[in-house]
Amino acid sequence: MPHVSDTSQSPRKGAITRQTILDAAVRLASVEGLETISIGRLAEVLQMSKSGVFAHFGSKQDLQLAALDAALHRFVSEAMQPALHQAAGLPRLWGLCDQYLSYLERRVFPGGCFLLATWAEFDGRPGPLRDAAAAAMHTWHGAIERAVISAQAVGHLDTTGDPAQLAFELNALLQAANTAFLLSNDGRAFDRARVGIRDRLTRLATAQAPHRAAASLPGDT
Amino acid sequence: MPHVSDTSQSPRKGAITRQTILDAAVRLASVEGLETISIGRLAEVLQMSKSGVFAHFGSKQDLQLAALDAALHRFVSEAMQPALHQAAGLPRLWGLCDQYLSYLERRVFPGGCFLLATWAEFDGRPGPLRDAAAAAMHTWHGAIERAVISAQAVGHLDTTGDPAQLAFELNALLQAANTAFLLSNDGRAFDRARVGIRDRLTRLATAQAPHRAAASLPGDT
DNA sequence: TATTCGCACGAACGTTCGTGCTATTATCTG
DNA sequence: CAGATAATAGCACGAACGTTCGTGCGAATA
Repeated sequence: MPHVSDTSQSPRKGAITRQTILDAAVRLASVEGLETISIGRLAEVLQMSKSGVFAHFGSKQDLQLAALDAALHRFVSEAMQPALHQAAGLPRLWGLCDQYLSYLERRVFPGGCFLLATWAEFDGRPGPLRDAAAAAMHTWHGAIERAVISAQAVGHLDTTGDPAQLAFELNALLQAANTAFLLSNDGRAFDRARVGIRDRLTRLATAQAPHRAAASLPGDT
Repeated sequence: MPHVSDTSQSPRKGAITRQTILDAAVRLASVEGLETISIGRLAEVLQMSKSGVFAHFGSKQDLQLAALDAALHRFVSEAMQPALHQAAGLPRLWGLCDQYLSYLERRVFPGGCFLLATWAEFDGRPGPLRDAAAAAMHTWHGAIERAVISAQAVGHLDTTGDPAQLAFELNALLQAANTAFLLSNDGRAFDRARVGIRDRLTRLATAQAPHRAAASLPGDT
């Protein structure tokens, strides 16, 4: 056995294969759903044997959980992380929304937002997958709400409004963009979401808020 | 064969059983999804034989389509029909939104909005089911947008706004109420949706619009 | 060089799936 | 009440499912 404590060493071949499997699983699940993917078809796509795929996970559920976790990491880095580095207040809040819409536009997952799809799939079936999907949703909702509260704290947003209400409405527009785009394949859904979000934010913006012509909020067109 | 043209005669027993099967299928599918339900488990629930259930439909897909159709009818009568009988303009538009939220609150389907769930399930899989789900979604979106346009036509709403934009935002709030309620089992999601909708409508309401204290729009609390 | 380990394979398990057939009931009609 | 027809049950099938097992092979270790 090699040294037990080499956590950051060059990964052994098995770890690479495992990641390859998870990538394919995420791609498949994004379109067909996390439950619909079967180990057999996964093996077919990967040109591997069923048992070869299976051996990397103790069960199908473990594979599903690992795939969801991989998708969540991708979601965080593609739809959240860049925005969280922005300055607290309106820039960060708008950044979060815009980054999410960009994540949809870039088709990071071919089947739309992975989190929304997975939640819709498992919301009615108690179990570890439902719990993981719910936790992921709460992570996202929490990020938006924290950004709203933070924007109030730095004086960019009127503090009389309920943060949860604004967060709810912003998230509603983002979620609707996902659905509408998948439904009609029409990019105007993103425009409508941005119009709605900008309207909500400018209406609650204070005098201390960065001017809308600045980079924090998009211009008019 | 009985008279070919007795559409409203007392239905033969088969038709009743068929409806019973569809009811159970809709109930199951609402929670677990339209694809996940199997004829075997359906037969188990109904205390029938697999073939007895199967015989009423030419294939599983036909059963799924029939179940979706049955659910759509229920959706129309529970979430649309009452509101469509209201006076054109703001009453009908608000009625549509409120009726939809009530349909969620009453848990007409135990798994939330059947249309949203089915669309999320099949949006990535081309076929008759995807088409039927998309058509149902368009029916609903069309109803909202027509109500908006009609409210503009009768002078209740400002005509400078884009009807599609308002319809998008209203639908976004409704859809978010469904997701948020399923996610946290918290009835405040409905309040937030109503607050957001009322805000949107009152902001665009003209002087000719019925007074907000009237029954057309809810009061303040 | 000998031995152990990591990794993937192929075969087979039992179960469930959807879907045909053929009987056997149940229901309606004349 | 009898005969016809509709409705359900029984049974079997091929395929796919998740899972287990024994095995081979290349690389790392001793």
